[in-house]
Amino acid sequence: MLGDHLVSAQQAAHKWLREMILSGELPAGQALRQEEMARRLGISRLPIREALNRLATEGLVELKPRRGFYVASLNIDEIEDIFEMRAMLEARAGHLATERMTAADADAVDRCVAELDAVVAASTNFDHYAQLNIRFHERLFESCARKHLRRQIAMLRDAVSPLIRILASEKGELQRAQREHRLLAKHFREGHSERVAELSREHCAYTARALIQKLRRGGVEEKAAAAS
Amino acid sequence: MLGDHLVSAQQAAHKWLREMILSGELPAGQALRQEEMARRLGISRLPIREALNRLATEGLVELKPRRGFYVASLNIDEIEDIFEMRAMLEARAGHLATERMTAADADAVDRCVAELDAVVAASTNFDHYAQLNIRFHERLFESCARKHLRRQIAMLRDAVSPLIRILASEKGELQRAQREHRLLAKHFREGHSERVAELSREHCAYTARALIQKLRRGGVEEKAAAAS
DNA sequence: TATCTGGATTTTGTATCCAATTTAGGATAG
DNA sequence: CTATCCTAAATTGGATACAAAATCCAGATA
Repeated sequence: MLGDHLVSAQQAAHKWLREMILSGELPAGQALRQEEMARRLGISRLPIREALNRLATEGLVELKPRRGFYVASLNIDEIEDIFEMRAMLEARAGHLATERMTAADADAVDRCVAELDAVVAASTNFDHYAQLNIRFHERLFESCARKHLRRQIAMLRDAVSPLIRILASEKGELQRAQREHRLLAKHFREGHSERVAELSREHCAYTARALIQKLRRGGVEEKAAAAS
Repeated sequence: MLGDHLVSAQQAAHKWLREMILSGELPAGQALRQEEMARRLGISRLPIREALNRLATEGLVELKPRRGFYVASLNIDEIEDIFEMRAMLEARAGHLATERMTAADADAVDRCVAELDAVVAASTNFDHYAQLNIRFHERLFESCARKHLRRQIAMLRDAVSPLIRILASEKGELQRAQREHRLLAKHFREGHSERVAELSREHCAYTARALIQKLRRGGVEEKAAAAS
């Protein structure tokens, strides 16, 4: 039915839908017809519904009672709202992670930066960059040892994830981000927790500013390809 | 079947389970049997399952695959984790709310404080106090006009809500909290946004400290009454 | 021609039923 | 008497079936 060997249908549905939304393949506002998705995944509507319910509390889709589920769409105020939370939480996670990090953690973070360097230089597809970018930040925060803090950060990141793609065309943005990643890794290794916190905060703030600027300029042009 | 006139069975199940967990009637670690809950609410297992899935992403229950759902339990590190996030987010919400508040908002907040005063003085049941306490904070943050920030705060509050009951017996804690509420309302009215932010942060921090202290002292004695 | 209305169709929400997996208890052997 | 294995009950996960609500479209009417 899907690559769901041994995992539950609900997990498969959740993963599939989440990726379709995060990648922007399902555009904001898109209606999510249960029957159609069930057919496409070769499962019944039930696991689809359960996955949709989970995605609704995660903020990726919205439920209009008796109307169905729709891909969540954010206005500019909501984007600022979410990025500001990310800035606060990631600053704290960066601070704690730096205080508690070991040499192995610093090595792992450096490896992530190196991988990102390669991708940015090669200028391959954005999906790969986005994936490594997430891995870098998750690895950076891993040593903070705060399960719930990391979970909240991940949820907030997911909520704005489809939008990040808008910055993909801006070559300068990627290079700016990469400079900040290198700086973060450096101060992380050296244990400058305050500096890592501040850089994490600024990293979010810059991204938010660039994103909102581009959105205001270009209006609503993020019409990605429809479901299929 | 329940007081679910006109609302969906799933919503009713979610509300019922949520309240059972938040009030501590269902103790941490309690297994949640779908069949039994369905019988008790007079509905089928399906809306129960969907409600449980939502509660799982909200962090109130945990899902062990093929084993069922269990009321989430938090260790002391996780409690600190969550209260620290609350402190950050509520400080920010308090700051923004104070900047944007109107006279009507200040009046509403004052009314909440008055209601709380009455309950603390009368020393009626804790449930009523807890309910008004939540209303006070939600009203205080309402004018911040940040949908997602308020939603995150609410989710984090819910996650630690069953524990707050532990402090109910401490008469001093309630009075201390009430002093802070009055101070918050005063500075809110006067537009001292920095002071409101700081007080919100401290309000969380004090509560967390008192809670953890009591937990460390008393060990694990929060065995509330079982399901029924 | 535009608008309102009424039924047909689609889609959601729920109930019942079935399969697969886990857990518990008992019987048997060491 | 204890440990292990096997069977049976309980419980979850999923599929199909059905009812209620919402949408859509055609036709009638002003």
